[in-house]
Amino acid sequence: MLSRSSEYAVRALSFLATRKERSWLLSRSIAEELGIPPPFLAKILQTMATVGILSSQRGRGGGFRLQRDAATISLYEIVEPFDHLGHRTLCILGQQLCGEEHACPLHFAWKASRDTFLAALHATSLADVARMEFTGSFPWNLPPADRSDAHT
Amino acid sequence: MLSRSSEYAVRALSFLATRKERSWLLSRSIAEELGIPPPFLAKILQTMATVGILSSQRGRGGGFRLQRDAATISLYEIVEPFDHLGHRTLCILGQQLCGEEHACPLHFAWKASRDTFLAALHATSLADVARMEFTGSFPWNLPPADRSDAHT
DNA sequence: CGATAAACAGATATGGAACTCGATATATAA
DNA sequence: TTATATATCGAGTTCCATATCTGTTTATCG
Repeated sequence: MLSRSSEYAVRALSFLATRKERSWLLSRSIAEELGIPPPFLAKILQTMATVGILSSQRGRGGGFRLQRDAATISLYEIVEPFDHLGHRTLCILGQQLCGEEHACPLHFAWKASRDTFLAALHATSLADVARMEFTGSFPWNLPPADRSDAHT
Repeated sequence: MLSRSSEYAVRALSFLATRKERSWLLSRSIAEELGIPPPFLAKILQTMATVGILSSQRGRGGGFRLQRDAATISLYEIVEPFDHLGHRTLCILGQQLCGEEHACPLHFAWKASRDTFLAALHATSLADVARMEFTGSFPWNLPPADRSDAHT
């Protein structure tokens, strides 16, 4: 559902968000800290910079830092440049004529599934992810408790 | 979410289900009818045969046909040999310690999304998909009507 | 000014899924 | 029994996301 790039982006930005100081962090050091291939992360952070989520500073003493407060950055915003979840409306069965009118048997279930996930991406901020490292659970995110056995 | 193989499998089996007669259908003719790469579909049908969904017959006049009634075959059963949706419980953010105890911020939303989709795969039979080609919508599958604007 | 440290940019390799090909086995038909 | 039509099997090829490499710019420091 999410590409490797998105996964790395969320983890790296989360790491940046835990560093309260407004200092520049090196791409390489973040990569080594989190076990992400350094050159690959460099590209990802670059993308985040062009999109306006990160600021970057070249030269000695430079690096990356968040451009805005972590609470104002949604996961959807981070993920969108890599996977384009918002624009994909293709039928999961590959049917040509699949839409609200002529729907395939999985259309609405698939749409509901996607919407659930996309809504969560919108509702979750980078600050939420960063906070996770300390608490581990969230009031708005407790298990529904009746879905656990839906398909096992 | 679903691999190309699964998509082709569902379409091909659906096609087989619409042919009421218990005659053998050629892999190649199905592929050409549905616009699927013929050798690739051959492999897929083969897998469906070893799993017990299709019967196969070699030699002149041979081909493939459904081994059971289409109403008794769930989409989950078709898809499982290709993508192994039932066994994947990995964290979508790649966190090591992500489970019911120490959950990442997306854990339960992701689980709910997956469960919605998996439940639909279980609940939908091949006969439902085949019937789609004529009707186009299903009573149990109507749009929730309030989810449509969840994230747009 | 030169040396160094960093982001930046583009080309190149890798791995796995998607797809193809050629040879073989097995059935029917004449 | 021979020819032909079909599934079956294993190896090869292509393609794309992932990952790496090489060099270029831009800033700071001595």
